[in-house]
Amino acid sequence: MITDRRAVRAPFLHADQPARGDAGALIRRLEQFDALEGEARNALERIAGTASSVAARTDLIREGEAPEGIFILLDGMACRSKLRRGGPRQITAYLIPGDFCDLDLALRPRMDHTVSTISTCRVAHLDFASIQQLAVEAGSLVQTMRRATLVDDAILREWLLNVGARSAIQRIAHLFCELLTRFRAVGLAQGDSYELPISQLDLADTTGLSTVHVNRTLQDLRRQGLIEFRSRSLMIRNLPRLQALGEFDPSYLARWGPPSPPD
Amino acid sequence: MITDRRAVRAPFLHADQPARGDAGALIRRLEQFDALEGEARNALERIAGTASSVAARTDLIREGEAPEGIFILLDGMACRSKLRRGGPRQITAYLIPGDFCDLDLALRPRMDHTVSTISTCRVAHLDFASIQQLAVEAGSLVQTMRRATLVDDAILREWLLNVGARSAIQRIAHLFCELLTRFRAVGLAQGDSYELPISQLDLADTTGLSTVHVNRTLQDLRRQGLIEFRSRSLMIRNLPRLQALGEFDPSYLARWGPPSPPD
DNA sequence: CGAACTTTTGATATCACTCAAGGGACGTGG
DNA sequence: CCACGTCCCTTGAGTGATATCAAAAGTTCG
Repeated sequence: MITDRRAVRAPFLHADQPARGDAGALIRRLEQFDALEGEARNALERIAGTASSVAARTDLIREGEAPEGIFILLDGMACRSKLRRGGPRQITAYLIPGDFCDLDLALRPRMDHTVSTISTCRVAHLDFASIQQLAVEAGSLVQTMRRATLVDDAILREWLLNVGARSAIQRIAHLFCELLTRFRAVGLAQGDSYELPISQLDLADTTGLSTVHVNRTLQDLRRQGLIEFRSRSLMIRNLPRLQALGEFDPSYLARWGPPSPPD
Repeated sequence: MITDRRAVRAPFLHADQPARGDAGALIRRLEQFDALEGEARNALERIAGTASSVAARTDLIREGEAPEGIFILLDGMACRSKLRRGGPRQITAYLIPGDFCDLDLALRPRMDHTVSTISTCRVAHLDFASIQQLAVEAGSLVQTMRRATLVDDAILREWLLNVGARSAIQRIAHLFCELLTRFRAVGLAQGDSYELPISQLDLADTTGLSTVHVNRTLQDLRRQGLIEFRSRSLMIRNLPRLQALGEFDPSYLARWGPPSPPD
C-alpha cells in the first residue's frame, strides 16, 4: 500500500530507441469500433513510427500538470493512478497496447491523476496541433477514438462496481477476466493466457485491498485451479469458472452490447 | 442493499407539466467552463423550455438500452447506477441540476448503466439531430459541454479512490463535501447547506457500505458536530473539519486546478 | 553477492457486515 | 379519521472478511 517508490519523471520522450512503427495493437483496437480507411491507417502507422521507449515505473504525466497532448501506448503496460495524501494510491485504469489517454484533455488545464508506465513501454505522443490536423485529414478517425474513450469510461464505472460491491476474490477474478478480454481484442493473448507485468502491490492498489490479502486471495484462486500467476504472466486455467466467480459480463467492453435484458 | 424496488420506466417524456424554462443551473454550470455567447444562452433557454417533469424513482434509460439522445437535468436529483446480478446496485454518479448525461453516447449503441431519478425532476431531452444542429448553430457550446463531461470523468475517478481507499466515515464526508461544492457552483446551496433528497440506502449503494453501517456512520458525524442530515436536507456544521476528515480537495471539480504540486 | 523489492506466512485486531426486530413517517383505502 | 402497508431509519448482538504488524523467504539486478 505504501507507494513511496516515487516514480521517475519521464525526462522527455526522445527516441533513444528508434522503435519500428508497430501500430498493430492500436489499429486492432480502433477497428473494434469502426472500419478504418486507408488514410486513417496510414496516419496511425505514421504516429506509431514516432514512438519512443520509456522505462518501467516512469511517470508520463503527473497529477496537477498541464496536459500537452495525448499518449498512445503501443507496447507494455501503464496505469492511471491517484494518490491519497499520506496513504495508498488508487489505480484507476490500466493501459494496454492500443490504449491512449485523454483525447479531450486539451479541454482541461490540469491532470487530476497521474499516468505511469508499469513495464517498459513504447509510447507515442501526439500534441494538440497534430490531433487537430488529424481531425482534418481523417475526421472519422478522431470520432472512432472518441468511441474508444467511451469504453474507458464504462470500464471505470465497472471498476467502481467491482471495488464497491464485490468481495476480494471476485474483484480479482473480474479484473483478470476484463484484462483477458482486452488483451485478446488487440491480439496479445495466447489462448487464456497473457503477459501481466503487475505486482501484487499494484493489484492491491487497484482493488482496494491490502497486499497481504491480495496474496492470500491469489493463493485461493490457484488452489481452486482457476489461475496460475507467475513471473509476470497470467494463465487462466478455468475461464468459465473464473468468469462466473467474478460475475464477469464483457458487454461493457464491447462495441455492441447484448440485446436489452428482458423486462 | 437489496434493490428489488424496481423503478418504473419513464413512459415517455411528454410534458404533463408545461415547465417554465429555467436554464439557470445549466447556464451557471457551463459558465464554469467557458463564457457563453448570447446565442448559446438562447439555445439553452430554448432547450430548457422543452423540459418535462419526471416522477421520483423513475428510470430515464436502462442498462442495455440504446441511447436516443441526452438528458439534461434542470431540477431535482438523479443518479447513474449499475446492478450486480442478484446483489446490491452501485451508484456511479449523482446528477444535480445543470448536469447532463452522455454527450457522446450517440457513439455507443448500448448503455452500460441505468440513469434514474431520485427525487421528482425536471428533465430536458435532446435527440442527436438537435445536438448536431446545436454544433452548427453554437459550435463552442458543444465544446463547452464536452469540457463539463471531463469533470464527470474526474469525479468518477475520485469516487473510485474514495470507495477503494478511504474508511466509511471518510467516504461519506468526502461525498458530502463534493456535493456541496457542486451545488454551490450552480447556486443551489444556502451557505453550507443543501437539499439532498437521497436515502441512506442510496448512500450505502454509493459508498459501498451497508445501510446499517451508513446509519451508524452518519450518527458518528452528527455526534462529532460535523453535520445535520434530516428530512432530505444536509447542513454542514463544520466544513473545515469535514473536509479534513474526508481529505477533500476540490481541484478535481474545478475549471482550473491549483498550481502543480511542488516536485 | 548484497541491496531493494516482492512474495509469503503467522498472529492478532478491527472495521464493517449480517441477521433480526422495533419504531417512525407517510400515504392510501375503508 | 382510523387502520394498515410500505418504506426508511434505528438499535442490538454476533460474526466474518479484511487490515495490520512483523518477519522470513524468494527474486532481481547491478
